[in-house]
Formats: sequence, structure tokens, C-alpha cells
Amino acid sequence: MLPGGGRMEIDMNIYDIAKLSGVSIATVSRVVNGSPKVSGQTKEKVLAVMEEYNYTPNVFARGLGLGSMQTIGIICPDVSDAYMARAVAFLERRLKEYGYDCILYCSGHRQERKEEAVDLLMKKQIDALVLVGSTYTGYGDDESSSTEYIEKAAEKIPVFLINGRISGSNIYSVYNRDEEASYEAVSGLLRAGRKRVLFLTDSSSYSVSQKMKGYERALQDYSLPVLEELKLCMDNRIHLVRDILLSRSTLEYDSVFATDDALAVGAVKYAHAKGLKIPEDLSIIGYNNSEYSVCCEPELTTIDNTSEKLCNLTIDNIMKLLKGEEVPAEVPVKCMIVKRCTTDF
Amino acid sequence: MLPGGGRMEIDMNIYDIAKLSGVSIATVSRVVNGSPKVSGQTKEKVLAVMEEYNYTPNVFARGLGLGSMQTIGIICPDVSDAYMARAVAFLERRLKEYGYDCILYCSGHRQERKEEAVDLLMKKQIDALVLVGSTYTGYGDDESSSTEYIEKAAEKIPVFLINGRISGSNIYSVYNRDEEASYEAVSGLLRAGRKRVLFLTDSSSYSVSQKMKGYERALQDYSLPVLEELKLCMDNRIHLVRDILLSRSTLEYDSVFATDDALAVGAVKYAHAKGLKIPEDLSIIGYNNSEYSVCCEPELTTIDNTSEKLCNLTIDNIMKLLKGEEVPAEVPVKCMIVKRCTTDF
DNA sequence: CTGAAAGCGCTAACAC
DNA sequence: GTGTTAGCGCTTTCAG
Repeated sequence: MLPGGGRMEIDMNIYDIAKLSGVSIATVSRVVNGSPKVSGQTKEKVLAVMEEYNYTPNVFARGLGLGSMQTIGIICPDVSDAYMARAVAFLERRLKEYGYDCILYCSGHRQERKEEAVDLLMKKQIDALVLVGSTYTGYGDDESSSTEYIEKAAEKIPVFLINGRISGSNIYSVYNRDEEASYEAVSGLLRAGRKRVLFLTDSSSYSVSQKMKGYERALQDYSLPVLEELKLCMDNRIHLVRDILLSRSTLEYDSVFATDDALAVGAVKYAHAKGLKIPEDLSIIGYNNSEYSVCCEPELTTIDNTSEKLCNLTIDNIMKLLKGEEVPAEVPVKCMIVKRCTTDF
Repeated sequence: MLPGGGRMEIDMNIYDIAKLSGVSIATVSRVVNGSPKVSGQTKEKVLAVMEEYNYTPNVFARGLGLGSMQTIGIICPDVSDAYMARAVAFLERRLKEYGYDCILYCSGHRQERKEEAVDLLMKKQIDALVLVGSTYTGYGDDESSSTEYIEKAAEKIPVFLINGRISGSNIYSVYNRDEEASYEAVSGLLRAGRKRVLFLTDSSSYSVSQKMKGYERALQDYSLPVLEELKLCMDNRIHLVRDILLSRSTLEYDSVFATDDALAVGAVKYAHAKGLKIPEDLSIIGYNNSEYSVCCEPELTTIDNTSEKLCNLTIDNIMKLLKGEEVPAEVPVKCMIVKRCTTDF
């Protein structure tokens, strides 16, 4: 039974439209693709018929001929992470403006699954690949991390790294100057008299390694030792972080530099649980300038690494490249420290 | 110039593989699709060749024939929202396990853009459509909100609502019992002696309307008036909420019931700014049991509406349906109140 | 400017 | 079991 006044919604194909408008399928194809060599009259006629019957070209058939489906693959370790989510949301929105669809893959941090993600996405005949997060830079969770799979993908389609850095042909990196920002932040801590800075992270990635470099460089500049015991890695769930910190009761530190806001909030919770005053007894710095940083009490001093900026630069690159223009292989971006209440500098 | 020892990576097609393994394309197709009627020997031979040349069937050609690409469309208003992000991450992961890819669209809350999202996704020949969030239930930001576009999509492919509820053929809803949970929560507030409960929300959706119903029913059960001035709607950005609340200095209330944790945190920040004690001077309840709720100080009493549960039920439905099994059109799910520190009940 | 026809790579009847 | 063949719907030469 059909609804009252509704037209029967049967999918039409190019032949139907051609017949209905009294032209050949080639002509229909031309107007669909906006070819200039169609007379105004025919064009309008065809357009009218397409409109009337609500015709949509079949993407598969079109893809078969063209070998492209106006689709861009996005891979990130985990969209439920606030930083990733913001980046993906932003990418998706901008890319859609340009008429591209996004296929999303969450790969986690394991090498094997990252390779699989790239593999599967490549089979989808995507036009470009965007990798969000510096985990895709050979610093995965397991030793054997290699970026070969990315370089291989780049042989076929352009690969864009957001906050990652791989050099290779057809690979384009936009990343934060994390080393620099971390150096500044930790220096601030040391300048304010802190001696033992806990380095808190939740993964090992290029970005984390940069942050650690900055951390170590600052320590060295202040003639302080780099202590392995002061480097901790754990999942970035607030209560979990607090509890782990509480359990490590013999570990001494007067400040925390976290590679992610949620970790820093965990440290804040730890301070509360121990009755430590912030920033007097414990000074804390987060990373990402996420909503978490204004959620806790006191609010976090954090590093703003504006994923929007990285995303925008990347999208510019994508569009340029797809239009055949030249694009820079590497774009480093400066991050700013947002001073709030968990530090006294 | 080709890289040293690498094999030339030219895409092969089914004909190449057929030739190389000395069989017909039909046989290759059969082994690709795991057809049982292929002898073990031939199968292995073909498999070996496919492996050796790293053959991948062309998805377009396959899609053209099958009219499907093992792809499921996901639409949500905004992945950068914590609740959505969690749901999308979860869906993506589970769906991938079943061999489905996800195309993601963020539609915002405007009717026009929601219709566009569905439209565009339908053209991608997706096998099913998942709508995350109750905004897709005719309660969008503008008056003219209709769910006709969803019903129309459901004529072609099954549509699954996560935390939304539309009845119609080929539409399957899994949603929280928000009315009930809100009733319980607000009743708790009233039982503890609160008289003026601020209702804080960030959108108008089916879910919000249910929460409001529960709120109003509780009020009525305690013979308290439903005051329109105590219903506020604003973006769920923490500092923004705090500032708006501060600016509405004449508005009086002794408790807040928020439809989202971030809003509730905004209220916590407001209380801090005004020097109000929580929960003594201001009692606050959030919604979603997100990390925000354990991030602020004191930690939020909130309603756990476990998107995981809704997602799991939905995925079960999808898989059943795609296998031709029967599935329930509606599955209501109970939400629990997680009591933490911002209430005194 | 327009039409005819040859693919694109794969699936699924249908024969053998 | 295996091969042959006719599409799937569209793009794109190549003629006209």
C-alpha cells in the first residue's frame, strides 16, 4: 500500500532519465557532471526530469568508472577521547563543506590494529587518508612499531598526519611544537622553585616523546637530574589516575606535568585526597586545554594545542593537493600555555 | 623508479587472478565470497595467488553488483560532545567486528542539516542508518521539525535510533527511560526539602522533553508549581553556563537539575563564584555520568544512561535484522542515579 | 552539441 | 565443481 499522495519512490537510473528527457545517457551523464558542452535547453530539460523524479546517480557505478567516491578516510586511536573527538568533529564538518564524506576508523594504539585500519580503509578506495594523533608515527604500544604501512599507503593516496610527523613522499605532516611548549611549561615550574616534576602520560607516541624531550631539556637547563621513577604512564581516566598516584605513596614530587588534561585532573584529585594544597604543595600542568581543564577545582594551567588549527591547516593541504597544487610536507605549529590556577608562575 | 626489492604494486583484478591461477573468474569470485562449492585444491591455489599478489576485490564493482558495500551510516549532532563521542566510538568498534564500515555525519541540530545528512548518506547506498541522539525525533531547534525524512529513509533501509523514539515501519528505537529517571532524581531533591529546582538544558529533543516531563511530574506530586522561569536553555560550555547563571542574579533556586553533566558543572562553577555551599545552599544533579561528573569539585550526582547499553542493544538489532531475524521496534532502558556529592539525598 | 558503444570489475544465473 | 555470459549504472572515447 502506498501512502496517499506520494509518488512511488523507485530508484531510477540514467537510462530512465535519458528516456524521459528524450536524450541519450551520455547527455544525462554530461549534465550530471556539469560538462560545459551541453546546450542550455537540453540541460534544463534533463535537470527538470532529474529533479522531478528525484534522481541520484548510483555511487558504485560512478565509482567504478572514476575510481573515486569523494571519500576521505579518518583514522584515530579513539574518538571517545576528547581531543580526538574535537579533531574528528572539526575535520568532518570542514570536509563535508568540500563535498567529501568521511569514513571513520578507530584503531586503538596497537600496531597490528593500526595496520589493519589503514589496510581496510585503503580497500575502500578513499581519496585521501587522515591520521589523527601522533600514535601513527612509529611510537605505538609495542616495540615493533613501524610506519612502513603508512608509507605504503602513501604510494597510492596522499596521507595527512595531524599532530604526527613522518617524512616520506606523499605524506604531509602538521604538528604541534610540543617539545618547545613542554620546555616552557616545565621551565616555569622549575623557575618557581620546583625540584621534582612528575611526568604523567597515557601512551607512547611521537607527541609524547617530544613532550618528554622538552621536559628533560628543561630539567637539564636547571641542572636537575632526569629521574626515570618520575615518569609514569597510565590510562587517562580520572579516578584511576588518582588511585594509582595514591598507591605510589613513597614517590615524592612537588609538581606534575601531564601530557593530557584528564591525567592532570587525576593529579588534582590525588592532591585533594591527600589534603595537598594546589599549587602550594603540588603544582600541576595539563595538556590540550580541553573542557576538563576548566571543570576541575582549581582550574588547570594547561597547554593549548588547538586541534582546530592543525585540522584547518591539514584541510587546506588536502584541498590544495586534490586540486593538484603544491603543499608543504611539514607544518609545525606553536602551542601556547594557558595559565590558570594550578601553577604559581 | 621502483623501491629496491619491492614488488610492483599494480592493482590486479579478478581476471588477472583467474589467469594466474588457471581458473575462471567465476571460481575466483567464489573463493573470494567463501562459496562452499569450490574444491579444496582450487581454493588453495587461488588463495595462494591472491595472497601472493595482494589482491583486493574492487569495492565499487562489488557494490554495483550487490547494491551494498557493507557500510553503515552514523549520524549524530556533534561527535565532539562527550556522550555522542562515546556512543560513536562504541558503535564503530562493534560494527567493525561484524565487518561493517561506518560513515560518519555530524548534522548539528537544525532540521535542514539533519535532512541533508540523511539524504547524503542514503545516496551512499548504506545498508543501515543509525541516528544517535534524541534530536532526531521531531524535537529539533526549529518549529517545523518533522521526522518525515527519517520515515522516508526507512522505506529503503532500516533506521536505528539511539536514545530516540519514532514509531514507523522499519524504524527501531532503543531509548532511555528518561522520564522515570528524571522523576526519581527530582523527587529526591524535593524529598530533601528543595522547593525551587532549576531545569537546565542545552537543546530541545525528545529526550529533553522526557526529562522535563519527569521533572514536572515530580513537582506536581509534591504540590509544587511548574515555573517557566526556572527552565533555562543554553550551550553546554562550562564557563558560559556559569556566566549566564551569574548574570541572572534575580532568579532564585535552591537546586539544579541539568540534562547534561557539562551544564551541571557550569552550575557548580556558578556556586563557587557566588560562594554558595554545595549541596547545602545549592543541590545539583547532572546527566550522563560522564568523566565531567568526577572531574569537578564536589563530584556530581548524575544519571547514568549508559550509552554502551543502548549501543549494544542497537547493534544486536542491526545484526539480527541484517540476518533477516525479527527485532523489537522499541526497547526502553532504565537509567540509574549515581549518587555522589552534589546532593544531600 | 549529441549519440553509440566499449568498458570499469564483479556477481549470479545458467550451462556443462 | 567449474566455466560462460549477461548484466549492475555510469563515464568516456569516438563518430557524426
